[in-house]
Amino acid sequence: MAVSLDATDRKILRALQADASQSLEEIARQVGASKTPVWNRIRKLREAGVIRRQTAVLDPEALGLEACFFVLIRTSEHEAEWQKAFLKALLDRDEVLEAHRLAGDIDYILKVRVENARAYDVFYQALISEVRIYNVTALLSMEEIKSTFALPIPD
Amino acid sequence: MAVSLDATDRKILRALQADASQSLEEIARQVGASKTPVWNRIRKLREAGVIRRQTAVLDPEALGLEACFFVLIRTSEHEAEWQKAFLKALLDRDEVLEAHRLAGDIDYILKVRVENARAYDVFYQALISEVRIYNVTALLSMEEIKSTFALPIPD
DNA sequence: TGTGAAAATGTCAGGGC
DNA sequence: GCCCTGACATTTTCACA
Repeated sequence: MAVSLDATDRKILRALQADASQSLEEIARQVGASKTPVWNRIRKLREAGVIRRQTAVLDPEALGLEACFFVLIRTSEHEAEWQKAFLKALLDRDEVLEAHRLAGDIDYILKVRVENARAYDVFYQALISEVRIYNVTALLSMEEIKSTFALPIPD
Repeated sequence: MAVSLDATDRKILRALQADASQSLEEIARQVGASKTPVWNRIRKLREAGVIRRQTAVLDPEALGLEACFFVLIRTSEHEAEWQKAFLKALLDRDEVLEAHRLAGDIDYILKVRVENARAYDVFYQALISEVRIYNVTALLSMEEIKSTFALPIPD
């Protein structure tokens, strides 16, 4: 996992994060090299798993997904069996965009995208009927100030 | 914003979300059409803003960004002036991957990716010195169970 | 919508720093 | 070792039926 990246690699990654549809030639120009080395580096970065995949970023509103919730979950269960079921429930549901296991008071946080509040309730009811959960707090997003996958790449 | 999408559009969007590096030909095969109509639809979806951009998804760990925090923020300030400064502070910082204004008790939630706990503290100190904040709770992610930008596209 | 042809781009071999 | 030049294969792009 500890991949060593030089300045050129980082420039390439930055360019790809900003716009992955750019041609190899444009990227090469930006990083100040020619196509071949850039191409070889990209291939290596992909193989090393630094570049996971390439995706189109869609507008949620245009798809009718108007509601975004952050869900804070507390549970009393900490057995392997329960965890496995909970994990599966999360991975199976496409409306769960993010799920993290946390340190401290709150055990899990989810980010859920759905059509509206009703759709969230359907999701919520389905989830708590599938796995036992002690306490749930849903935070409703009123405004998406910022939303990016572009990671900060140090120099 | 209310774009009407037919079944073919949705298939195209699903394919692009899954892997945007696919050739037009492959996508056409998947949706059961030939290249030209698929190409025209993609262009329209881009123009309509349904497809926002295309990006490479990187592995945060490979970049040395090992710590992920969710930050819950309460503030006593609700004036336009304060909000503007706060917004700017968030947009300016690359380590803030997500920021939402919330309904209810907690005013804002952030998702922050940094190298380690020390780097988070640097970020935190800088933020609270820049804008007045009433109360902050940081939730540390121990495990990223799921993390995707792929939106659920209904049939 | 589909065919097909021109332009652009991705891919890779060979040689040089 | 890594890089560049250049030639070939593939793909994108678009006019036209």
